[in-house]
Amino acid sequence: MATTDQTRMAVLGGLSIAPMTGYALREQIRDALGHFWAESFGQIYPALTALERDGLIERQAALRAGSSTFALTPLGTERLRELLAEAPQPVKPRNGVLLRLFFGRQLGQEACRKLVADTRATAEAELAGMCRIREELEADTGPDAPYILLTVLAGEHAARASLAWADEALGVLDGLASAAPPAANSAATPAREHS
Amino acid sequence: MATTDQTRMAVLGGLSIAPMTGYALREQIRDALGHFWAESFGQIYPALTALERDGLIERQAALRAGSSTFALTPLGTERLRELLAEAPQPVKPRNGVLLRLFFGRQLGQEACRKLVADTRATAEAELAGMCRIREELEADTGPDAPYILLTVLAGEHAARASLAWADEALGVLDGLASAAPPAANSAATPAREHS
DNA sequence: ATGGGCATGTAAGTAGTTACATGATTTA
DNA sequence: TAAATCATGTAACTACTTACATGCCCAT
Repeated sequence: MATTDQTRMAVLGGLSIAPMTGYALREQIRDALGHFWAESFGQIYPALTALERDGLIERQAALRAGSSTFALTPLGTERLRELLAEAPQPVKPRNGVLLRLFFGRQLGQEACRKLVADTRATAEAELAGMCRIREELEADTGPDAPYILLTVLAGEHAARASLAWADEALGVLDGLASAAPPAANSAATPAREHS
Repeated sequence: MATTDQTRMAVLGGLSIAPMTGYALREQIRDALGHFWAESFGQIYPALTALERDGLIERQAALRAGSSTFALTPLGTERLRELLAEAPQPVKPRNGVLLRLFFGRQLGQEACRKLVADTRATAEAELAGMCRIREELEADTGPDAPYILLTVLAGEHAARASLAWADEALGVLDGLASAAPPAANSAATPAREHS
């Protein structure tokens, strides 16, 4: 199997909003799902090929030579609902900022402050983006709009949490006696556990 | 290169807290970094082998036959600091719950409620866990404790945001006229954009 | 003496990214 | 007519997971 069920779900789902080309689908996934989902370019086309082969999607009239618009077949809609009903697979988290802060003693206080400040700035931009999308969405009376709203609200809450955390974290860092990182040979001295 | 810089950073970092065996390292990564970082079993041992070969870590006295405790060398501490100072690589998000809610019209209102309720329950457990770890950490006067606290605070803020979002989301779902998911052949009818 | 937890490793397979290659259509 | 954008696809590579294989040591 060249593509995974997860990718197929995203592709079928995208086409359930509206029929479109692979190129447009990629943009929709980037723009509309981008804050909680990613599909790389090299996965979308193989997925389309496989889904068409299985009769879950079909090509509609070509808008121009060499391109085609894909739409769900009834079988594809059925399969999408099956996939959506499956339990979400837990994702492996990999937060590079928190990893660096965890070992912040080695990184040094100032670099930690910078990491937190950068995270705060990113969250501020993210929050602004979410609020803008939400306004657009509130004018949208389509059947998908309330569900899409749920994902935007999640983005807003996450961004606000990130801001609040960053402010608290900067406070903690301010409270530390400013000390240089330990000398290399003292790195492993205090053999302590933190359960 | 069998292992990545990210894995090496986590392994070197773990050994900067205290020297330990590969097995213990794996448990530390799961228990202490688990809420924001994951390393699979099959990556830790190859990483240890490579790091030892490069002189960044060394085996200390064996606690028992067939096992050995690894500790950072000065070179390893230096390398860890270099790695920590590199910019965190942005991670590709894959939130299966939000993906399903985005296509919630196909999934159906009730199944969406259940997804949100499950997320809420998970967040509640997560929050309780973070608070417990924080209490332990507040009794810890070691040099790593304040930095570790930052990551725990992040977990707390994220969990609280998840709770607040879930409550708001349940309210939105309650506000929807209860309707069955659309028939399969109407799936693509309203060709609407929501950019 | 045996079952469970500690400990180390490998091999096969899956998943995902990146870079490349190609060409059509539109706009300036 | 050149540049930008739309559009489709593949091949090579990197990263990661899972399952398996092995054996030590301690408690019952």
